[in-house]
Amino acid sequence: MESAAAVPLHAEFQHTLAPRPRPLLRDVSRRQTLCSSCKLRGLCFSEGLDAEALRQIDELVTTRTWLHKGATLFRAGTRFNALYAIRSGSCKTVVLSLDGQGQVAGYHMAGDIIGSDGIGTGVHGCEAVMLEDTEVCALPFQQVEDLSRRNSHVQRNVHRLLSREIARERNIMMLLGTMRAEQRLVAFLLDLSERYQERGYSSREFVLRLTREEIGSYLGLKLETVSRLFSRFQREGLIQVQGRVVKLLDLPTLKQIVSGTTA
Amino acid sequence: MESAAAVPLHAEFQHTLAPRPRPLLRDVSRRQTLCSSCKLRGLCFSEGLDAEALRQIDELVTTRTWLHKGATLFRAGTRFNALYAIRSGSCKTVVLSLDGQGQVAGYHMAGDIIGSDGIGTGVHGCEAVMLEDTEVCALPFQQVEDLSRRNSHVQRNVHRLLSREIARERNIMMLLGTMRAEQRLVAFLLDLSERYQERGYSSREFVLRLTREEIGSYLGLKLETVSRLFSRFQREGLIQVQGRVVKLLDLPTLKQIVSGTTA
DNA sequence: CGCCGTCTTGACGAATCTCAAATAAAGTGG
DNA sequence: CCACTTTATTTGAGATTCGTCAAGACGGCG
Repeated sequence: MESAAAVPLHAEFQHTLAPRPRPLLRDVSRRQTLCSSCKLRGLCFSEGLDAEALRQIDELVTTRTWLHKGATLFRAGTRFNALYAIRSGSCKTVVLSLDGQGQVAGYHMAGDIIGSDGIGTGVHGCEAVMLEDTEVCALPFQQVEDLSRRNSHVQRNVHRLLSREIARERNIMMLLGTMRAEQRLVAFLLDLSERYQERGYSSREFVLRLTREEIGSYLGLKLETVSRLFSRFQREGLIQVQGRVVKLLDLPTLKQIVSGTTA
Repeated sequence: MESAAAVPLHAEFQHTLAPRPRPLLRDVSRRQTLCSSCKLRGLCFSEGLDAEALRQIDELVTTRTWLHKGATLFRAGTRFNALYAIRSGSCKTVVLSLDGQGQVAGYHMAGDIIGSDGIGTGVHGCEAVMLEDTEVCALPFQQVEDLSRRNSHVQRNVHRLLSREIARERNIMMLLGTMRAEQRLVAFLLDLSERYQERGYSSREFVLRLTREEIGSYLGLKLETVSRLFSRFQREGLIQVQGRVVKLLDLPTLKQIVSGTTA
């Protein structure tokens, strides 16, 4: 249902990303988009790097692109060339199961780096679909590897990046393996809350960029179950939902629900 | 229930691993246990390395230890110092949820490398418990990082290692998020089958090292469900189970079940 | 304004969990 | 090696959660 719209946009992106000189655009646009001056520095790849390393990263990130809502940044099965840092906007990653079904494997927002699952095999294991108009920075992985051999701080960051992804997925495993629907949805909301807070947004009120179906897919639930839970939480005064706008009203109780203390 | 027995054994291991000179033991024991001559080379960390890199890896792996069944190699929350390669035997990794419950996060056998989830934070995110008497090689991570800066093949292997872990967990996410009990258990059996085959063992018949409860925990099911499914598969002639000895009788049908083709 | 994708809600059914009891297997101490 | 204890496994019956099917409401967009 969504891939139909995604195809032309993907083609458009291929064009934008094509390795051509980009004679003028580059220097003009870069002044304000250097990693070293990026507001997301603390979250993103350049976390904790010294000035020299930052300069080298600036050097490395030569491709930045806007993608429209619904566009596909990379597809499962295509060659892995680069990691991508989300500069603004958000996307989902989707893994395709054997029978063609897709499961939402991740929700990513500004400051996140995606594509790391392709490193091992050289082939992307999932596809990344934009949930709104989104700006991404490409980090050509060959160059990341080179730089990381020369600079141990960069190396450390590469390792952190990968390890963090392992930890993230492990948390989802826990969620899917041990929690009930109720707990899963609350855990999801609290995760979002925390991540918005890290980025300087409200941790109490935010807009869901995923449909009920996508949230369900991510949490291993059906969309009806997600919808029912939202309604119930609202009835119980724990949250307030208006379409995709969510307001967390009773954080203590929500946290109790996740921890399973609420019999 | 299992941690009670594990404590003393863990203490024993701490002792064995303690950074002391090991005056005699070392050279005597190493001749036959060099990575460069290890039969697991193709699977383990030294996969695809040239002679020089292999020598350097040999240099790096100075600690090998036997752990008894039930012993804990590392605990969640303790400092991360090294990756561990399983030389023989097997273990499970267990993540502890907020409410103290543990979920089995992985089953690891000879040739696997565990502990990579500690890299990012410097702290182990799970605990590793031996399922039988097991020999492990310690790869001090600081040295792995140093070596990987000097040798791009080693670097590539570190990345592969981490990325493979991401892919592994992603598969489990898919399993937990989209499959029914029946499919999960078959997927688990086929995964084991494949891995035993890679290691030169029978892919048709093997011994489960996990209890029904542990299998259930790993698959997000209750032990009764696992047991019932085993019984049912046996009735249907798909497998033969005798306690922990499993024989796969009808691979084609089993594969169909996982792929969901079996309505 | 009307279409279409999204969301909500209800009724029902199936998959899985819970509780319980019996059996089998593994470990322990003599 | 046996008797005994503990732990693991099987199996049943009933409860619960969540999924399925279906209908209608809402909301954005051409």
